Amino acid sequence: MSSETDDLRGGLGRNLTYGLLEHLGRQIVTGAFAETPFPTEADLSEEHGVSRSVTREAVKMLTAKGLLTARPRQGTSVQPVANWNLFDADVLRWLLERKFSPELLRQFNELRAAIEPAAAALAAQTADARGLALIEAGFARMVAAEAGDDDGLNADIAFHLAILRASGNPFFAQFRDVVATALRTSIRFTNRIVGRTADLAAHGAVKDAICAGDPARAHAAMTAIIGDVMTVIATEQAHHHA
Amino acid sequence: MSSETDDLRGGLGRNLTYGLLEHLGRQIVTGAFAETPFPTEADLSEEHGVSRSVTREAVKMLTAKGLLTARPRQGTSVQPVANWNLFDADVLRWLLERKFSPELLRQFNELRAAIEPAAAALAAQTADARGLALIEAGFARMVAAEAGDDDGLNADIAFHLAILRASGNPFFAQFRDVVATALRTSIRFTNRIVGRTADLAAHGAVKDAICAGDPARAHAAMTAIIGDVMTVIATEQAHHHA
DNA sequence: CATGTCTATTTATATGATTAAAATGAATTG
DNA sequence: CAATTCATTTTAATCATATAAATAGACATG
Repeated sequence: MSSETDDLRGGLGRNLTYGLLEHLGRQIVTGAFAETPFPTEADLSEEHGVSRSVTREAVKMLTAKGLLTARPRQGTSVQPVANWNLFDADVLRWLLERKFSPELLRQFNELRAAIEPAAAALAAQTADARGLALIEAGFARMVAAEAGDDDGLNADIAFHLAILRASGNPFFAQFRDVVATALRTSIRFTNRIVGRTADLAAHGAVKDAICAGDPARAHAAMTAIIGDVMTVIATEQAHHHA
Repeated sequence: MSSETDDLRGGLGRNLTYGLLEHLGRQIVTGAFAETPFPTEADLSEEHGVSRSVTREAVKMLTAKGLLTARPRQGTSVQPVANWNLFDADVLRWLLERKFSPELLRQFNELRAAIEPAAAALAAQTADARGLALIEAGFARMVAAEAGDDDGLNADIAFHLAILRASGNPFFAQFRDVVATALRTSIRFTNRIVGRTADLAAHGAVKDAICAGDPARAHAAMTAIIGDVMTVIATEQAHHHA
């Protein structure tokens, strides 16, 4: 086993294929092949010290995620960014790890501003007992976190994901990765949990509106939360520029 | 070349791997493996008359799309629906081809109701000359379609996609597949272009608001369009039940 | 000038062998 | 009896090599 393959095993991948997937995925989103053409599968295999099977299977996965395309004789090449599946958890993670970007964080939250209030309104209309229970459990964790008995970030994430799920719409539920990522990144950027006690009250308002079956109030309350986040991001970004 | 492989070539796939991808993708979303376990790669290869390479690469692509997971000794198995990447164009298409579902159409449009007004508002704030030109071109096509000089469905799709792109947010732009699919499906369901002349006026209102740089009006106008679609779907669905 | 043919390159496919991971259940041990 | 260890066995993971298919580009041909 060569040292190159050890690198691949060391990555997030449980095995060589997933290791190579991670490595290539990161390289692609960092623009490593913007100028130079993407290597042939023979070159890739040799460079990373793995068999052609491993290379081909990693390339196929990247193709499935929209990052690559392969044709005989023409070779393999990177697809335009518009074709990348940004809602794929791996792609999202690679984009984020590549470099920290306030721009990307803003775009995340523009999406949240569109999705989460709508999800909250739907939840208020249609959530079942189990859905409501999860929302309340998430909020309870946030209260506990305030007292230092739980991790604030993960409590916050659990709360928002519970609402997405309670919307009863699988398309909304898909945004869990984006939302979780956005929240984690917000923390890294602002280096603190946005808002704190004011934030806790705002979350409580969302919870109450959903439990009361009031879609309009749930929508408004969630809009307020994300509006606060946007404000913090904007001011923080201004500080950076100053 | 056996007859099984001919089937795979005949599908949407340009080659055996993509043919098998299509075949398995459709089988999975139709619940063909809900009771019976997913076959081992040896069985799959034999059953479809292809080599293990082809099988493994197709399985890897399905894994990348969230439909499958594979582990030694345990075998390959179908993932819970919550893990499927619904925003993948292939997965979306398979879900739709499986059987027509008014329920899915409604969920599509709930998502549209959250996304598109927000995208229109962003476009009104930030669209550049090229973005505006594409929106106007899309609207011009709809006008031409009214006179019978263009295809109404594709003109409608072009208009909505232009707005998503003009939002300047790559996450919003990702929804082109969902929106295009929702529009195509709406047509198939209602068997006509929703609204016609009234619809054309509504689209014109969105275009004007964006060109005027008025986010609130753009948001409201787009909300109205999708509200109309939802109404048509609901009444049509009621007819079916009657 | 257009059109067909040949050639080289690259992915696509096939096959067989070996290795590694993980669950099962038997054997062992306290 | 309960827990733990360990060999067995099943399956995917990996490697290596050979052949097929596709196509861009050069070249020839009418």
